[in-house]
Amino acid sequence: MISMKNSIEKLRERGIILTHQRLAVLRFLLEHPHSHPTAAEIYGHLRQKYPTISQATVYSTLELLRKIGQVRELSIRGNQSCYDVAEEPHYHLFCRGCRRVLDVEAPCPALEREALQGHRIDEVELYLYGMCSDCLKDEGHPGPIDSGS
Amino acid sequence: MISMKNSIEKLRERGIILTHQRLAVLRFLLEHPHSHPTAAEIYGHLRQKYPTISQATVYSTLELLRKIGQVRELSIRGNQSCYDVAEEPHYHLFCRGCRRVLDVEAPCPALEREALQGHRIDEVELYLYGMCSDCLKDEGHPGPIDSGS
DNA sequence: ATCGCTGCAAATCTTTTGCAGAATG
DNA sequence: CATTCTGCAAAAGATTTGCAGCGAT
Repeated sequence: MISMKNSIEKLRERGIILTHQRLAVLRFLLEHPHSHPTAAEIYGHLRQKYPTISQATVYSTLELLRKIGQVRELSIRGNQSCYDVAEEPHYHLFCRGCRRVLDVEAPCPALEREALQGHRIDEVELYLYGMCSDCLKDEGHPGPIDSGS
Repeated sequence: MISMKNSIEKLRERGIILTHQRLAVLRFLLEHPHSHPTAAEIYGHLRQKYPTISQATVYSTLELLRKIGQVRELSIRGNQSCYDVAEEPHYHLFCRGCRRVLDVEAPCPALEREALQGHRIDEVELYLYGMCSDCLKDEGHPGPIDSGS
């Protein structure tokens, strides 16, 4: 379990200056561990408390946190990245009904291997697409959204 | 193994008009099965034979082929989609050395499950990041490119 | 006080859109 | 011949950049 304290520690170790903006982004992600916000959503929320923060700062902070491994960037939505604090390994499901990104538990320990067919594997991203249990209950009803394929 | 004939058949079944442009995109993907080209690369190549083709047409054709399951869209490069004919299931490795996308064999049959923790799984995308066997040989040499994380 | 960070707005890059004309079945 | 598709250019949307001023250590 990653805490604010832990994260700050890690930033310090790397000699990264602790600014209000960086701490705010980090705190937001830690306080909303399952929301998988996009950069725009993070910016939108933080702007309420920090009216002068810019989206460029949000983007660069997310990139910084990603580089030091505190944050994971998910391309599961295709056109827009969303973010996750990098807790224990877990994978993600994009529900085509409610368009949320949900956490699911690692279904395949074999993915933890470090080599595969002579290649070195540093990182694994697994994206699942389907319908979450909540939306399955409502199937046939008003309107799960079409999403191609 | 998908052939041009097969693919054309599938387009016909769906009542899709066979245009030169669509056939050209399809043929290009079938003739370069491991190149994982981006839309821009496909456009660039096709423009040589079909100087009037537009990128909008390439994009819409790829989207069309994706919808009917003839083509797979990969978000493994993050900022740019690349494409693959949808042969038997296999997964992809992005090599941070040579920046190519390579095919790897499915490392985990468990991913083929259709349900997981109450959610319905329709599609699985697995992206691996690391260093391909070719680049591993050259490690320590001139310059594998940094790519964060 | 120094050096790196932030904010702003504009740039960039990929992908999408609207519409007139062309090609398909 | 009716529809659907294509090409063009411009729009849209996400992310990045350049630079002047601010702020952390």
